Amino acid sequence: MAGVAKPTSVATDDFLTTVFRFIEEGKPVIAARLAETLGVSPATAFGTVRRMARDGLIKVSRKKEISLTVTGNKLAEEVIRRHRLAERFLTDVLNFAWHKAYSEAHRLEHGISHEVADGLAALLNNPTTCPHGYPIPGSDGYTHTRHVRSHLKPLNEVKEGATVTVKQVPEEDVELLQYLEEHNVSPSWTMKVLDVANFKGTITLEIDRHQIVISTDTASKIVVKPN
Amino acid sequence: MAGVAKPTSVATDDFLTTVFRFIEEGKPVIAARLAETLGVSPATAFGTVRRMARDGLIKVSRKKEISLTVTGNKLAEEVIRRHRLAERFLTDVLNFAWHKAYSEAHRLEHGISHEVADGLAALLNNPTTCPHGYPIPGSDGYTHTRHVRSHLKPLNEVKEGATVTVKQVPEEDVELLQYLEEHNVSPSWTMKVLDVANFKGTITLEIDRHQIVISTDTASKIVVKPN
DNA sequence: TTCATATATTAGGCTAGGCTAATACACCGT
DNA sequence: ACGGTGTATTAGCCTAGCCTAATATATGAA
Repeated sequence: MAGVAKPTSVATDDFLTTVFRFIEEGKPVIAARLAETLGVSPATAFGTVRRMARDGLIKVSRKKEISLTVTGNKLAEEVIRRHRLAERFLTDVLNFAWHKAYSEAHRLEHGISHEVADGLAALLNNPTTCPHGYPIPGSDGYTHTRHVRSHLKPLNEVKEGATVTVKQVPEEDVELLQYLEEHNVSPSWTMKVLDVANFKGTITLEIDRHQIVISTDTASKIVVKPN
Repeated sequence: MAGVAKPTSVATDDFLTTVFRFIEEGKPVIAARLAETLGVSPATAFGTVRRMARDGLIKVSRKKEISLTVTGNKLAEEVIRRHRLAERFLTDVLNFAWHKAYSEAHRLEHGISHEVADGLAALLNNPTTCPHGYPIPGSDGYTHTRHVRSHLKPLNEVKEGATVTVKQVPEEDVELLQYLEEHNVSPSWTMKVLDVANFKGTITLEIDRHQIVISTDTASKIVVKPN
């Protein structure tokens, strides 16, 4: 009935995962944003979006907002799953640093079959999140609907003096990732918000007996759970 | 001087490795053969060969014989190395059967960076051959020149009654691979040539206390070392 | 309302890789 | 010398992706 799914190209995979991550973060999805994120021209993004809509992977509303179809969502979850398992493998087994794991996993994700992904998951003891704290589709407790951030909030919304546990750190920005990793701002670590200086846009944290200062903007991309 | 190497495409990688393997097996390399092996039309193979020659990866002699340039050979070895390390990983770590490992490794090989390959090699304890016995470029003892088959010979050239050790089995043919694996005809196993019936083109072997019969044609693709 | 800015869309171009169908060769054996 | 058979090569066509440069279209702010 549905016919055999045409294998997705690298470009399509990239668009699918980008849309998926935007949704995951609650960001509006429009073609211009995808173009920026993926580093292609608006015209290219437009063309790819049109093709993907034609192939039933995404839908574009009259307001030009892009969403995944059921098929597209399934495919996106597959690719994200492969990516996050690859990241875990790279960090946990091959001892890669975070910032390298991200880009290497990006290259790897297109060549990992469902079977290999299952093999990796078993090898890694069925992890439920990637090294940065994002949930792995298909793993235990993963739900089709967006991950529920109950009890979770961005670090910039935490009150001074609070102690929180890091849950998710932003991926993609290599330098930031390197910085966060070096200072142990990683999932499951606990830190205390020492000072919130909104007037100058900084937040001071204590983690692992050290103090670090980050911008509130950066803080907004770090998800934590108040203790 | 040389400029930055343009990253190779999947199609180019496939042509490079196919040429490499043909040379490895001493087979003449012409475009028609590549087209067959890669499952593309002669016209497509011609076009790709022309492009690769233009880009300095291969050379085509007046007699239309294709060879790798130094650059092409280096790239081919890189891809083959990634493929064979991936195969080892799949069989040794994820417990994949041979025949699956080959095709999965083929998908994986394009997304593995030099760094990840090094990581895999370390994880696997620097293996020198893939599961089918072929040498891994860049591993210990690997030489740029084709592997020396001193003492090695195809199974069909072995005399009746001889005892030999399996060194290499053919890749690519899924069914054959599955058969060989099931019967332990794999590198480092020892077997005895019980009967050579050239008139009907079969060879009878004893391995692991069992007898199996294969054609001399198949035997010609199995490399062994007389004990 | 009207301008400015953001987005979308069109037009026109290019390369890699695929395909089919028609030729053009070349070499082999009779 | 002649005809095959296998190869190479050309011509012509197609899609995915990518780009730049116009050109719409909104949409919010003044």
